[in-house]
Amino acid sequence: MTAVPRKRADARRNEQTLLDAAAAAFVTSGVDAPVRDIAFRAGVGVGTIYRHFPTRADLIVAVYRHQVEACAEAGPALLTDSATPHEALARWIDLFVDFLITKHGLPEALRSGDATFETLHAYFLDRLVPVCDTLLAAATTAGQVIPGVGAYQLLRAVGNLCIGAGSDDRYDPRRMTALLVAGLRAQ
Amino acid sequence: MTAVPRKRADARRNEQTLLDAAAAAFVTSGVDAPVRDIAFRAGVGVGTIYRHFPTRADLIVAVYRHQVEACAEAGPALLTDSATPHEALARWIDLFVDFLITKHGLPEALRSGDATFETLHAYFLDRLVPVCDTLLAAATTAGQVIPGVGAYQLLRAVGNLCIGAGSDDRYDPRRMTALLVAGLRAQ
DNA sequence: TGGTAAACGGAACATGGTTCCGTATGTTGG
DNA sequence: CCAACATACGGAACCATGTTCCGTTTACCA
Repeated sequence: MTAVPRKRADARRNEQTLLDAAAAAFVTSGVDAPVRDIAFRAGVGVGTIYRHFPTRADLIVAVYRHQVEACAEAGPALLTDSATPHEALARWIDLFVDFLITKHGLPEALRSGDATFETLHAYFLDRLVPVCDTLLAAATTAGQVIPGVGAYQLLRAVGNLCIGAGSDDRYDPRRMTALLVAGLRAQ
Repeated sequence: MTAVPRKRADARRNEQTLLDAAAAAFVTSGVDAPVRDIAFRAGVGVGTIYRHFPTRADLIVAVYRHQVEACAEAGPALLTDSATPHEALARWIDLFVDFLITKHGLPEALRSGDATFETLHAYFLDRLVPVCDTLLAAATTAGQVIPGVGAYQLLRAVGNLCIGAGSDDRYDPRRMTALLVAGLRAQ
């Protein structure tokens, strides 16, 4: 038995305060919000942030974990609820897009080669690639989607298409991802 | 007649040296290469860079101007050389993608909301949107492409799909843009 | 209640963009 | 050829941000 020493009360309190502060900062300044801003909002020193969340990726993952889980869990449900596997795929991707475009700077962070965001990248992949793969495989088996496009590549393309969403009303990421999914269709 | 005072010889020389140094730095470190690196390569002080190219965008535009012009001029030629307008569009977009994926960080810069890159963004749009629009219009008129997708939006989507190219061999921007263009096709 | 380890705060450091001004140099009229 | 002037140069200094480190504070437990 490894005795699990419970964290101190102030530490637990600060962790929650930081999550709230970060979530608020992310909304107004995007996921690149300056560390000092987040610390100030939470009323703590910057050292406290780094103690709880060693990298920015850890903080981002913690803030959005619930929403990513929800998106992942929606996959199988859509597969049974939709008329066709291709429709299920399209609807699931819409869900993913809706999540991404409301998080300023998140798609950029997911794509940046920056080692800081490695954890973030890995978490999204671990959680979403298998789901996407299931949907994609179902659609391919049903002969509705051309073979040879992996779940990873598709997700990455969708993520890319969501970059800069909201900063320009002439660009509609939903429309463009829909076009991409249409291109997947076996004619 | 506004007398045009010719620039000093050293200034002209430095401008060319800087262009060469920047081009080299962009190849190895991407278009975000530190200003000090570029200055060092060129053997000048950082002040000299800012005097010749007030923003990074000016430098990037100057370095890639020829290639962008070439891409723009290829549009009309492709339209007459190709079997169908849709094929011309597809080939032109391939050309654009080939240009982008060899310029590390350029697609990212084009999309960043950063005001520093405003000039860059504007230059690409000025030069390429009209060309793309011509191709798109021809394909639409021929009934080969669904209406309602503007040249700006298409170019932006293609640019986005090229972000991070080369950093990950599981992701193929050419393939993804081809899928997007396939999705444009009127069935 | 006192001792200890956990946690905290924020100063200090590293990096990279940007500005500014004293100095050096090309250019031109005499 | 020279002097005087405007142009251009160099790089120190400044600012913004991420990151580290350590002296101080505080929660917990005996």
